[in-house]
Amino acid sequence: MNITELNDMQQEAVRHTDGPLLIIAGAGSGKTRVLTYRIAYLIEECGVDPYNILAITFTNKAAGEMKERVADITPTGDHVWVSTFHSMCVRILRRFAESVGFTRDFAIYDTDDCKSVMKELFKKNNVNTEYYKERGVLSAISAAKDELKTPQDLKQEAQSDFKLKTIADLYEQYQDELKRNNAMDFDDLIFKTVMLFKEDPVALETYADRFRYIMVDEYQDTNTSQFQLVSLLAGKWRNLCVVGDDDQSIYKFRGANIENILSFERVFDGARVIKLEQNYRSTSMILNAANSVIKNNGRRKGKSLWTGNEEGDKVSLLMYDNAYQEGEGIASTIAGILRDGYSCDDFAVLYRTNAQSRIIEEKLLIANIPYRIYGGVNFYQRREIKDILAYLKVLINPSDGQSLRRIINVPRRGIGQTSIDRVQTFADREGISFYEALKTGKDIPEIGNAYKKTDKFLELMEGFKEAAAEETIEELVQRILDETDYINFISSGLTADEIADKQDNIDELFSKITDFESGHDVQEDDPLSALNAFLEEVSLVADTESGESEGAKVSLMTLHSAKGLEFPVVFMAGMEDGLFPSYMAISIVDEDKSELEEERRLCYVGITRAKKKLFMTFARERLVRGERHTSRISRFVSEIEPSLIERVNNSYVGDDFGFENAGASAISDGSEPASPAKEEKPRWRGGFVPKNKAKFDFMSMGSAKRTSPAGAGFKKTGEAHASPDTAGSGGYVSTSGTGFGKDFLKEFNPGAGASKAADTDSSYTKPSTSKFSAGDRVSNERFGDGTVTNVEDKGRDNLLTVEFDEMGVKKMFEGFINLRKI
DNA sequence: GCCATTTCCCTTTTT
DNA sequence: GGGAAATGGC
Repeated sequence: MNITELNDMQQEAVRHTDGPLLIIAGAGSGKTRVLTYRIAYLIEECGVDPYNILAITFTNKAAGEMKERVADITPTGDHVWVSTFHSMCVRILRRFAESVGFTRDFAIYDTDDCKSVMKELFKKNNVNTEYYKERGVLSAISAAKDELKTPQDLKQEAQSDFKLKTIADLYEQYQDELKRNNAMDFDDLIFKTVMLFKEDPVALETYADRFRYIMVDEYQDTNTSQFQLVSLLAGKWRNLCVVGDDDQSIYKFRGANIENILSFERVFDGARVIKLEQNYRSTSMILNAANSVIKNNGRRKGKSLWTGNEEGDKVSLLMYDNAYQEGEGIASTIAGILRDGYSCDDFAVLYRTNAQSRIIEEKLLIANIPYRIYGGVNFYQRREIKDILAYLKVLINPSDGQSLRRIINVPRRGIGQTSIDRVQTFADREGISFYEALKTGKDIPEIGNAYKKTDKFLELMEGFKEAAAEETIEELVQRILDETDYINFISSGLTADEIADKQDNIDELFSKITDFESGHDVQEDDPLSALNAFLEEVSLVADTESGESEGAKVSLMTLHSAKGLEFPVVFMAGMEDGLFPSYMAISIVDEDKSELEEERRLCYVGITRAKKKLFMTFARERLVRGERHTSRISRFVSEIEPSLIERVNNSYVGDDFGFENAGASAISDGSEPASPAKEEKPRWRGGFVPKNKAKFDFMSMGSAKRTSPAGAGFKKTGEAHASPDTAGSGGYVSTSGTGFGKDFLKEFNPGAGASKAADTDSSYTKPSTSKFSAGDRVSNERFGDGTVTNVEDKGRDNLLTVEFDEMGVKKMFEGFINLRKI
């Protein structure tokens, strides 16, 4: 570890080891670096035992990365406890399970499980579903738990509020039911750990004493219960370092309390505050765009991010008539840049809602551009996966009635709803679990002849239980599949494609199991505890990366999941009012702007993911829940200072697109005559086969074969000025300001010397000359070594032609490619 | 108890 | 437009 690699502020943050510390870390300011160096510094320079250090993150991904990076810079780094809030709590709760009234094998219920528990409670209580929705009640309960409110607290609060009283009532029953199932939901994990620490001094002392140095990442996303948890843990030594960025707080909807970061200094007396304001990630153009958006928010801690990086390109705005064109435009723009020597890994397409991914996906597939989707439907929530896991869960925790009921008749065993209800009634009457009730078999008075079937099921499960004690997880799952003939069951009535899909998922589960087992010391652990650990990981990991992860791929994800990541080229798709900011946020027009401000922070997060180039795309029309929707451009786009953004393409030819900065009147793009839709020439000029045919091929050939190569006929960048033809929808123009929209820019940027800015030949040029010249030997990570054969001044950037030794001749923009002289 | 058809809800974001 | 849950006929 060499601390002098850090800038002054970063060093200060690393060196300030004792006492409370708040690090306000702007986007791309090297936050993770500071955290990892700080840990290494504690170990190496201060002689702190890694065992006494705790680092808490929000996502498993972040935890994994931090673990890795700490281990990289300091040998004993892997002894540091780096964990998410939730998995840390699980670990603590397993150890002290009895203290909170559970056994150490308690299950963790995901949202689906919770929903069905609630559904049963609705039935039992004859809840009027006109006024109450399961989801609504559950989120009310979740909010209560975030604020550490018990059912009793809620009841008191309710007073004569009938609705709240009902919710409090359901909350109480819900907790009872979970306890009967020996299960906790996500919020319980935090809540019960706090309760444990408050009520069991031994438990608290165990951890408070151990963790002399505590670090919390993404502090702006903590909720009240997490804040309490951290306060309790750090109470003894008071060496608490929290890192966050109030401008990147985007999880208010799930209880994040921005007060935690805003009032840190007040709560933790004598806290030091250090701001990291130098951004190492983005061009100044991108950073300024981000700043010009976020400054519209009211309550901020206040900081001014700056960068020493190059100015870079303007933010490009691509406008389309509909979401299909948008998808095509994104695909063709990516294809075009790929031809400049980029890797698919360099791109991310970010969107507000998961539903947007489908069309983009489809278009990328047609364009033969590999992609990977993050988020969406959780792998572990797919039916076949849940079924298999439910078997495993019951083996570990027979009280888990939710899982048990899921599989008792899957595959079909002739145990229907009636029998299940009868057993349940009996179990309730006797105060025993469903599984225990099953064991009573034919002695259950109301069971009738069904006991023959349930006995058989019980026998099957007991057999699995024995196997579980000695087999690996892999063997056990295989056994379950075989003995239940599950694959056959799940396959009936499906098409070959659907069956293949299920099989793929099951294979994927097997590979996850294998991964897990090879990562664990299975010899030492007995099979049951390995299984337990596996189930735990599975319930806490939302790892939703779909498909194989091999090879370079364009990343598709929601803006939320993009937090913490960075990409050279970023697309923000669907920049429309009503979609982003979401309809929810703008329909609440009262004085409470907090929803809108959260969306704006989300926009800020999105913009600051981009290192070199940012595209924003807009579709005038899109289908929302099957309905056609016309939108105006997102207000966030209008908030970007006009000199930082340019409109690049012109597939869109409507005359009112509500772009406020430009004036909402007709805007004709100077370089492209307005072309009505009925025009013969396809408006879509990305170089693909006509889209209907492409679509047809795609549909009929399945996913294995694909249509024509991406970007065929896509002209090189920067030439748009000379031949506007090439710059139809999606045309990527790297030399910003050229080619398009002198008129547009004039209107777009009234009175700001727009015409000059729009002209390549004006004084508005790149700041310095190229650091390369013909004949230079250079090296690039992807392409290896090569020789520069030509350097062209393209206005705002230099176009390099490089002859790589192995990869052939590539043209690339200097500002884009990571090239070093050798 | 099983299966096909209809209905519903969804879409803000996730540990 | 789509996927899961509820309904109703067998």
